[in-house]
Amino acid sequence: MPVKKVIDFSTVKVACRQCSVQQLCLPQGLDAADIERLDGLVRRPSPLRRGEYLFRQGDRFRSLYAIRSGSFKTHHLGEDGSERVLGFHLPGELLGLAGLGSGRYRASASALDTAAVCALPFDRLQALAEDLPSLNRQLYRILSRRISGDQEALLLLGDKSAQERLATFLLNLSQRFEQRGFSAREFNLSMSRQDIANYLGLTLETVSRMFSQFQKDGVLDVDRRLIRIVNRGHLTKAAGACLTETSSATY
Amino acid sequence: MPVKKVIDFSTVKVACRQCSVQQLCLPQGLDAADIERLDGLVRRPSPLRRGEYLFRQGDRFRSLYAIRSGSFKTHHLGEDGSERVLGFHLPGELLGLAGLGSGRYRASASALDTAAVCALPFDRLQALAEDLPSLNRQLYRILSRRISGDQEALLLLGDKSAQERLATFLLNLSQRFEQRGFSAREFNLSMSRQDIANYLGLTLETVSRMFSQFQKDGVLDVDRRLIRIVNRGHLTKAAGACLTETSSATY
DNA sequence: ACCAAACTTTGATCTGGATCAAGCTTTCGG
DNA sequence: CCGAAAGCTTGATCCAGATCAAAGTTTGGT
Repeated sequence: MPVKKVIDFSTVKVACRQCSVQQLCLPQGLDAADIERLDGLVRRPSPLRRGEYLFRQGDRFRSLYAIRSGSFKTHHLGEDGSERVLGFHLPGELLGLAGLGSGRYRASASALDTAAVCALPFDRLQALAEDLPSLNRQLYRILSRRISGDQEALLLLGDKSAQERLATFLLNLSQRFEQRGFSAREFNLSMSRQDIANYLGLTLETVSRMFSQFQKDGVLDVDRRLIRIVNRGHLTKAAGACLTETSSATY
Repeated sequence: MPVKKVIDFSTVKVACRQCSVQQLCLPQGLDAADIERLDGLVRRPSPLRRGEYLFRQGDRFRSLYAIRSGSFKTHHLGEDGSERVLGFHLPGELLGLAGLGSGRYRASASALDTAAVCALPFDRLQALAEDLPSLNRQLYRILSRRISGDQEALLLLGDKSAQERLATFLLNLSQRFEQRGFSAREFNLSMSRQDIANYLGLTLETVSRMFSQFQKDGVLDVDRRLIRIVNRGHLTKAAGACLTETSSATY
């Protein structure tokens, strides 16, 4: 009798049907047979290290990328050299959606930590979607949800205070971590203060001060990039219409 | 011999194949036969007057709406009663895209002047798209372009000055008017100063001051809501990295 | 034509967050 | 294990745009 075959994790783990973020990703709502077909067009490039680019603004659009593990930021480079962070992206999310309409990626995507993705060549994905209504519908949903998400970001930048912005940002992250099976209460930020500030339309000094403030008020426990939400109620209140919350009641 | 039949404009004028914004709208890229099929599912409600709602935030999502004439704003109502304008929409644009992913409209859409739309019941549109790859691809493009558009709005709100925001806004409008066959140089704003301010994340006083400033500097000719771009070069410069443009050179 | 309501402009003052500045702490290459 | 660079915190000052205030102007209803 031959020895048991050793499981090749590098193959097994990556199949869509065994992927931990399947329920948040493209296969959501697809039946097993459809998932197999989707799996057939997925390329799985080697993982990226922190700071490496998945694609750059202006590159020819060829693929959508599904995040398998790790996290990314997307950022836009102005012609004057200024850089703006447009979003942070966690496993299960699709990158490159804005490129589809114009044929070129509209922003750059770079890894915030070691990260693995699935590449979905768009011409093949589109062809498959034309054959699989459920996949097609899922793509519509994903595109539409990204519009909603970006519009929420618009609300954030429109008229909220620095404190409201940071609180809203942290609650949003917390919720997304929870959806992915991590703690909603304690998590590690993969992005720098500078990145957060840039995303929120603030300076890094202001973000740093708001973290200190939340720490002092017993709302957060902040240790470097490790965040623990101590008082979620208060954080939620700080995210809403901040009614002149002087915040430090007792000395 | 019978008298010539009177042309019924209320029927003829609305067909997609004769619509003036066909090239900017859903039928773009479709052949004549496909356009006829699309036409078959379009409903054409009676025109809306200024201030009337096309749909309201929270309403059940059923249709996308293509703007035939007139203009709209989309706006989000916060639970605290605050209102934020998310965008302004011109003929040929599709409204309701963000509702598709969640089953409910995420914002309200109200007419800024007398406006006519085509209603596209989404279940029927989706079914047709599954049969017409070119329509399906056009829908992807439209969704993706909206993502790009919203991300540009994010850049605007992120770190630009009041002057840069207004200049960028006016140039964007100018370009969109031109695409629709109107003058890029002179146009009527259908929205109030308050709406513009809200959209740009400013106060109406600041917007009013910026208009006065541009007028004084000979960049714009502003008469109430009628805007004439006198010096497009200067306006473009004001929209970019505003290098401490003191703007009033001569007294 | 008239009045009220809605919208816009302009001025004076105030303030939240930017900017400038200086140290501190962690990380990492050699 | 050391030194330099990157990242973070905290303090002091400044300023663009918010807020408060007061007219002026247009629009729409009766």
